[in-house]
Amino acid sequence: MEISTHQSHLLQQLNEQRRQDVFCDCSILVEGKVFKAHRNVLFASSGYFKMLLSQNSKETSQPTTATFQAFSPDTFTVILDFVYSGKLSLTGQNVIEVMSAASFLQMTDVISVCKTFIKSSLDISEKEKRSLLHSPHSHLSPDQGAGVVSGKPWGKYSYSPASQRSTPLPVAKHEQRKESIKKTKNLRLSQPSEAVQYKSSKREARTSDPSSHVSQAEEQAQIDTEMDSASVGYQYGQGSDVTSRSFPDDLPRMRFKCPYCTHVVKRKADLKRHLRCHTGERPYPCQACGKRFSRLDHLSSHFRTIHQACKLICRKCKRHVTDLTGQVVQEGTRRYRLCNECLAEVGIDSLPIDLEAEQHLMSPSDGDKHSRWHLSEDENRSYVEIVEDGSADLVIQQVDDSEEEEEKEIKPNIR
DNA sequence: CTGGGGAAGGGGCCC
DNA sequence: AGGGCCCCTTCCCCA
Repeated sequence: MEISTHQSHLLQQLNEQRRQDVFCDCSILVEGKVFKAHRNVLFASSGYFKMLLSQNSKETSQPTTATFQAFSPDTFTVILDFVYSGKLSLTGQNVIEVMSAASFLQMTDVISVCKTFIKSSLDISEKEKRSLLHSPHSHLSPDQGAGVVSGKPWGKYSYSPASQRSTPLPVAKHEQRKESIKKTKNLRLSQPSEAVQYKSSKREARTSDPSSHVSQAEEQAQIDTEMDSASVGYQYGQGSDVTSRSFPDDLPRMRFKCPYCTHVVKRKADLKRHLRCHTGERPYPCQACGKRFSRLDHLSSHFRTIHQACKLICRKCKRHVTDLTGQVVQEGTRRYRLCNECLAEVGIDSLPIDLEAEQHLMSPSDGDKHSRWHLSEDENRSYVEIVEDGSADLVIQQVDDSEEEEEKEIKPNIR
């Protein structure tokens, strides 16, 4: 005969004991805040504690002290409350850090819950985004849409799961590069990185990119695999501080561990930025060519290089050019400089582009709020529609016409 | 096949 | 926290 309430009752009792500091034989110090707990409970809940306490099991007569600097007291409160209640208090604000801490502590069930939380948040974000974008009155740029999806802490987090992919989604780096450069190459969707072993974090990031064409199940398996390996990678200080009744506190001063790979960063903002390489989120579209970037500075760099012809180098002969010795040539959305000699060679009459006059129109630093590209209102709208409906085709076509026609004939833009 | 160059992208870190 | 810069690596194309 089994009494179903026994387990929950037992847990409640243990939680009460913890709150009243009864039989607590373990102190966990997190950034100066002391948490009392029971070794047995910690041992049963966390792979990390299991490992440490098993090494420390001979010294049961004395209380154990653990020191952590890898997460905040608030985060550990959430973790510990879960351990003693089975309830995980997740919010959009704390989920990253809780997941990071859970990964550190090797609590796979917590990690799973966090992942589900994140995914569902992203699903909601994406649905809201799509509904906004497909609104007949919506002329928002894709990113304006994403920005509006909020009210939720994850509103900005606009990763689109593969199953919902109809908007232009980030393709894996390999694919993106290939496709964006040459449209003539057939659009094979196989993933070059599929066969790649996880040699580096960068490669891991790429292979675990949800935007790849790996099925979701495979993707999940991949993530789980990485998660496991990440846990293994975090067995800090085995056998040293442990034997002196303290958990290792010789961790690097880094505080945020990526739940998807072994990468650890010092700042939450850096982790947020890093996570985009896993989620495939690319919130910064180039207004000129539609290519999307995960970071504003990358967009800025791209824009300066590709669309503003900032480099004072002749693209043909590689010589240094100035406004006097060369001119800017526009080819599709791409701009570059040619020296006067090369211009004459390719048979282009002098058709300079007044870059300075256009600078104010195209400053990438304005983000998505303003159209930086010199499109008329109608052109702008059609651009947005194309981007929303779909797909990387736009990127391919636009970038392509510059690359492909380059060999044939350079057509300067008349402005 | 190989090396050079362009472009993209990731991390660290300063402001 | 976000923006931006610098540095580095990786990938791809091309000569």
